[in-house]
Order: sequence, then C-alpha cells, then structure tokens
Amino acid sequence: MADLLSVAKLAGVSRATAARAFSSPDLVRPATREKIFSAAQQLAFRPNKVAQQLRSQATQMIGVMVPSLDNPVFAEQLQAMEVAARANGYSLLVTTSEYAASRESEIVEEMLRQRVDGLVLTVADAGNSAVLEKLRLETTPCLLVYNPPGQSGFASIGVDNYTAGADATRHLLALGHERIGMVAGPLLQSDRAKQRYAGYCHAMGDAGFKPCPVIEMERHTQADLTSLAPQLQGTDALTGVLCTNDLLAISLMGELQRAGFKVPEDLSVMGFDGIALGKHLYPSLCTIEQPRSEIGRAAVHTLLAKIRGERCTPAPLPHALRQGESVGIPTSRKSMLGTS
Amino acid sequence: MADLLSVAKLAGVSRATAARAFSSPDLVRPATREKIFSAAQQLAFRPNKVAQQLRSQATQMIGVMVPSLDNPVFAEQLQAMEVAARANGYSLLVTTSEYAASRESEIVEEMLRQRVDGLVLTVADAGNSAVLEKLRLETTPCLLVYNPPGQSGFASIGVDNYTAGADATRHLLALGHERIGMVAGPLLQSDRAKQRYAGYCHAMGDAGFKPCPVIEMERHTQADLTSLAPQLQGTDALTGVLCTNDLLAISLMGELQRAGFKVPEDLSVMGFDGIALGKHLYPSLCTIEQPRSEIGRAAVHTLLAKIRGERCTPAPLPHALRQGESVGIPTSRKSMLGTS
DNA sequence: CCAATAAATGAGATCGATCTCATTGCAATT
DNA sequence: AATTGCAATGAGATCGATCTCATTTATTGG
Repeated sequence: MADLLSVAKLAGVSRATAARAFSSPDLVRPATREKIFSAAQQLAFRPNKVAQQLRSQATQMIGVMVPSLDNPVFAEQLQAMEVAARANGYSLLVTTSEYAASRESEIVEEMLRQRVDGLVLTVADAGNSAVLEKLRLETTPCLLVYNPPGQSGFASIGVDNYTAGADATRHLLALGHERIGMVAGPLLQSDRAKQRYAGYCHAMGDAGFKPCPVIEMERHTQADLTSLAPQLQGTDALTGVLCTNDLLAISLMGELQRAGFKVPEDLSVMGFDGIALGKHLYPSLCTIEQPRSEIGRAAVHTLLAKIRGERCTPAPLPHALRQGESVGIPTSRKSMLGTS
Repeated sequence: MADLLSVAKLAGVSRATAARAFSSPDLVRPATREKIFSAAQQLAFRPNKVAQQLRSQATQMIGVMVPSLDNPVFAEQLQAMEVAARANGYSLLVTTSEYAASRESEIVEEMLRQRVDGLVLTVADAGNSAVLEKLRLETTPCLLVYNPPGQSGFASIGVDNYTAGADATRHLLALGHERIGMVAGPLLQSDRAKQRYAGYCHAMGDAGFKPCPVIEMERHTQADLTSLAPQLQGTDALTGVLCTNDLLAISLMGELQRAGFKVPEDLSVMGFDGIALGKHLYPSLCTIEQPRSEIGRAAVHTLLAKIRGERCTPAPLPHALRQGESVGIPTSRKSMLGTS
C-alpha cells in the first residue's frame, strides 16, 4: 500500500507538504496541491489510520462491551451506537462478556491496550465489579449502559430500573392482580434485574401484598416452564408474572400456551426492555420499554463529550409502559365483577 | 500512560532489552527480566497496540459489516464471530450498512484505512456491488457471509439460499398447499431474498403451480398486513406464505392473528433464518434454519486461514427445516379429507 | 589463564503520518 | 534596489514498540 512518502516523491515535494495538502489544503499552493492529489490518485494512496493514531495519540475508537448480542436489547442499542459513532467519525470495537463477570477485566484490558478513546460498558454488577475497580484508576473515559448508576461512581445511561420495576408491578396491581411472581435469569449476572426485582418488592409491599421470591431461570435468554409450574397450580396460583427481560417473557408465553395455558386469561405476562419484536407478537407483549436507540445514541454523545473533556452527568432516561395483549384482568377478578 | 522506554530506564536497561523481556523472555537473563517486570508493574505499563500494529503491519482486527443489528440473524452471527475472534487474539471492528448499498463503499474504505487484517461483509447484492468491485483490486482478504457465492468471485459463508427457498416451498407443497405466496423486504437490498424467491419459483413450477409475484414490504424487519390482505380473500386466497426472513414472518403472524385470522388454520406462515426466538413463540415458527453461530465461527476461521495465506474455498453450510406450529395442512384440503 | 564461543545487551533504524521550526521564495513597500 | 512581510516548503523529530546488527559480557575448553 502506497504511503505518503511515495506520493510526495511522485509529486516532487517533501512529506511535510504532501501531508499538508490533505490536512490543511489552503497552506499549499493550488498547483502543488493538484500535483499531490493526482499522485495520490495514481498510487491509490490510502492514509494509514494506525500511523495517525500513534502520532495523534487518539484512535477515534470506542470500546464497547455488552453481555450478549443474542439479546436484542443489546443488539438494538449497538445498532444505534454504531450509527451515532460513525456520524461523528468514530468506530466501534465490539466485545461481549457472555454475561460472565470473570471475563470482563481481560476484555477491557485488551481494549485499553488498543488505546480506545473511551469505553461503553454493561457490566454484570456495577456495585461489585473488579473491572470498574480497575477503571477507577485509569484516565480513559468510561460510561455504563443499563447498569444502575450511583453504585460505582461511574455515570450510566439507562432507565431507573427500580422505578420501572415498581411501575410494571403497579400496572398488574391496578388491574386487580394480587399474586404476582417475578421471573429472572441468573441474578448475580444482572444488577438491572436485581433493581427491577427490588422495585417489584416495593410496589407489592405498598399494596399490602407479600412479594414472592424470584423465580430464577438458568439463562437470560430463555425461560423453561418447569421452575414455574408449581406456582401456577392450586388456589393461590399466580395470576401474573413479571419477567426481567423480554426474551424470558416471550419464551415463557410460548411455553405456557403450548402447555395449554391461556395468556392472559390464565396468566398475565409482562416483559421488560421493549425489544421491537414484542410489539408484533400475538398476544403482543406488555412490557416496560427502555428507549434502546435513544440509550445507544446518548451513550455515544455522552462519551464523546467526556472525551472532549466536558463534565456531564447524564440523567436517567424515561421508560414507558407499553400496553400489550399479554396482560389482562385476572380471571378471579373477572368472575367477581361478573357476579357482583 | 507509561511506555517501554520509561520501564527500561527504571529497570536500568535499554528499550531493546525491555522489549525482549516481553516478547522472548528466555533471551533475557532472569535477574534482568525480573527487574524489567517489576518496573513494568510499578509504572502500570500497558503495551501500546497501536505502536505494535504500526511496527508489525498487522492489526489483529477484523472489519465486519452487516446490514443491521436490529435483525437477530446478524446479531447472532456477530455474537459467535466475536467469541471466535477473541479466542484467536483478534478484535472486531463492527459497522452496519443499514441495508443501504450506497453506504457500503465508504464504510469499507474506512475499515481499509484502519488497516484491518481482513473483512467479513454482508453486502446488499454480491452480483452487482460497487464495494466488491473495489475490493477486487485490493489485497486485503475478504469474505462474504449470507450472500450467495459465485456471483462476485468472493468466497461466501452461508447456506444455499436457492435450494433452501425451494425446500421451504416443497414443505408447504407436501402438506397440500397450492396457493403459496412469498413475502419479502425490499428485494434490491437483499440478494439472499432474491435467491430464496427463485428457489420458490422453481419448486412451484416443478409442482405444476404458477409462482406468485413477490409481495414486497417496505422494510426487512416488519411486515404490514395491508399489502397482503387482497391475496387472502376470495376463492383463490393464499393458504400459505413464505417470508424471506423470520422478522417478517413473526410480525406477519401477529398482524394476521390480530386481524382475526388463525395461524396456521387460515394461513400457514413460514419464516427463514431460524432466529432463536422463533422456537419459543406460540405458534412456534416453522422456518428454514441457517446455522447462524456456525456461520459466524466459520467466517472467522476461514478468514483467519486466508489471512495466513491459505487458499480455502468454503462449502455452503447445510440449512435445516425447522418444523413449527405456524404451518399446517390447508383448510380446503382438510375438509376434503374430512368429506372423502 | 587466555582464546574461542556463546549468551546478553545496546545502538539505531523502522513502521507512516504530522508537527515544529527553519528556510526559501516572492511580492509589496519606501 | 533594499527591506519588510508573508506565503510556501523542507528538514528533522516524534508517537511506541521491535528488529537487525554490532558490541559487550559470561562461559567453556585447552
């Protein structure tokens, strides 16, 4: 690949002048400039970013770590980040922790070696994180996404998971549900889920009901009915469940229906995240919508501001309750209404 | 950030020796080595990859361009690629074309400037692609994913879309469907979809039926019922539709059900891609499954082989028909069976 | 105990672009 | 024509790691 020196030679100028022709064209005499451009064209010159990065001590690269791209909530965020980054001349170095806190440090270390200009991370648990502990000592700007802020000293972009969890619960309570359960993936791998559960407990308590223990699934991406089945039988069977994310909710709904349960007649199911697909299902998924694209864009813009040296503390973004056909009035309640 | 020179100084050796302590430790006297390591520790030395990349003329980075991460088929492939790349000491520079061929060239140009060691691309149309035309003149190893091979001179990892499209069609035909339609996103943006449609036409013809024109949706990620509604009425209404991807199929299924149609009783719906979620829906999505993770892994391994200079022409990976509840025996047929 | 060989280390160049500073060239001014 | 001023250009250093080749230090054998 041709370099600037060969371009300069062909154009009969020095490297300095050739470089100037690109970075500050008006400092170069038009005739000279043209010679340089035409030489560059002939040699198919393509500026070497690596050299520029070394020289300028900036890579224009953002390091991103998400738990898994198999979950659309992260993929959709990343899609928005990529567009926003590119619009600002930045590239994304993308990594996934596969929901394993143990992998986070090594991954981030690698991105620091690459001298990314900043980091956008979603860690397993921001309140207890080896990787954040390490980053506290570093100067590389760093931003969390989805993780609750305030537990780590790092700014975070996302919704207020506690309030959102409470809002979701109140939605079911308002419809008359009283026996509401919560389905989650491995809690240790998701501080978001913990907060949502805490919000649920709070709302249940406020309403005078006793919150149930979390029903923990093996994975974040798929629910199995076996762990839930016992709670769906008997006179005190659940009438509604909140899931800590949409994938759990959608797969749970499917399993329920396949097992002969009706959603929402036999069980109301709520999700969390608001992935695009949920809207188009039947029954459509009732969920708490996180503005994933907005979060992605805000993450990029906030990080770029930090990189520029601006001090900015992002406020939580608003979540929204997305109504959906997967939630209804509890059957017991319905019959009560009918007989009254 | 401390550099090798400061480490060398603190350890009382030259840069060369300090460098050796890391790259070929056995060439350095143990005592000296220890002094260097401890100096590195003290100064929190972190090797600068940018400098290494410039010096070694290799970035250990793979440039990836996919149409959109909003479609899980690409996100799931990327997830597998990331794991495979990391396992081999490579990083991913991720970009999205947003399904726009017009953006492809600029994106790839940027990755070439970054001197990625290789490229993994999914282009809009491999048979007619400005970006591939340009890449033909370059030496950077390049691999297509999902695009049909053979139309561009570039190797491609993926399934045989033509055969897969035909297989899907035959599945419906075998169940007794005769009036089968095909729903797609903008065809110009997806040579895969075109191939699948061609396979459909072939299978229809083979069975003695006339293929219908493609029912083209505005987007790849969501189907709307209005364009389809006319074909669902009257005596020659469709009894089955193939969608060129799962997102279209899932959203179509939802819309149909919401409009009062029963799936599969009133209309059988098949998808294409095999995204994880489809399995857990109710009715579960009948689809052609592409081995997305396998494709991602194979893409990385094949590209790395190319980077190492090995000549390898990957064979198409096998697709599989995933049975699902979204497809059934056409109603007319059922009643025929009933009355016979 | 010295020569011969091997082991360990250092000096300097290199990757490619860009910045600083010095120098050349040209035009305007008196 | 000499001087001041500005525009245009070039020489050389720099970013950080690593490679080659030369040199110094340690080891072995005679």
